[in-house]
Amino acid sequence: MICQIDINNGIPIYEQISRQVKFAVANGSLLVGEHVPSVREMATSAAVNVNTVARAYRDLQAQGVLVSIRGTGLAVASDAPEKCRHERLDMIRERLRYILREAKQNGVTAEEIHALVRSEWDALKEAPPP
Amino acid sequence: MICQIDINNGIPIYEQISRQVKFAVANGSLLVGEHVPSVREMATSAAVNVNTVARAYRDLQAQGVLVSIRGTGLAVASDAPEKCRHERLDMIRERLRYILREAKQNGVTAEEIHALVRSEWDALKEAPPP
DNA sequence: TCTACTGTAATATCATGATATTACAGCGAG
DNA sequence: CTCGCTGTAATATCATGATATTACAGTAGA
Repeated sequence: MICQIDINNGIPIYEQISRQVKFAVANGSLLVGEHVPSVREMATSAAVNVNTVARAYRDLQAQGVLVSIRGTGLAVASDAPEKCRHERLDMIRERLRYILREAKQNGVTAEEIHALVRSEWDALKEAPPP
Repeated sequence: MICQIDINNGIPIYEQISRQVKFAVANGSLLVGEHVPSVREMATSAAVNVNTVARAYRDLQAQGVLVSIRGTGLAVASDAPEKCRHERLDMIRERLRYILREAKQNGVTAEEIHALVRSEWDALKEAPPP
């Protein structure tokens, strides 16, 4: 479980971590009961401060994705995969909405958008199989 | 020329203003030589501070979109429409790339993305004709 | 029991974006 | 010339995100 952090995209780091943990739970990279990396380990591997990771984990606990096992760490909650799978498309949809609104308000046509999505999608490297 | 500001989307306000001015130039809402609203007028209509608008206008001058006419205001530069039209799709493309990358890295299929784009696009209210 | 790890918390510090306020020089219309 | 507008700048203040550092309670394993 390694987080890819982009410090230039305006999204708070703790939110990027939170999202990526949710995605990992959704697609099975993190299984129920499995321990998430410790705050210190995650902070080191992501080149980020411990407090920032702790903030992300605190949010994930509040949302019921992680449960605390005192003295041991944080584990994936039993109902987390369902939650995260359900939330997955919604998280993407929300981001998408902003861009599409801006585009449409400024005269971009449906054809242009679909062409744009297709070309950008195809330009992305294939996701490595789990 | 009225700017719609969203203080919750993480994008700096001065950048939102800058983008919307560029879009207005690109689609002909602002013509060459036409004066952009004064910093105070724009600040009032957008419920934003004068300095924030000034920051946006300063950036737009640096990029050659606006030219200063001392004591009168700022006007659209003669070569701005070409610049802005050329930049228009690029600005959208850049935002799009982030989302598509996140989606693809997490197992979202091309079909799901295209369906998502189509449904979200169709759900948006049609842009009013210029 | 001792050690090494866990999460958690408090503290101070910094950068950025945004705000409110004040001030000033240039220009146009009266 | 004067008044009212323009952009521009400096100042102080605030919130947020992030950092570095230190500290503490709880647990597992030797």
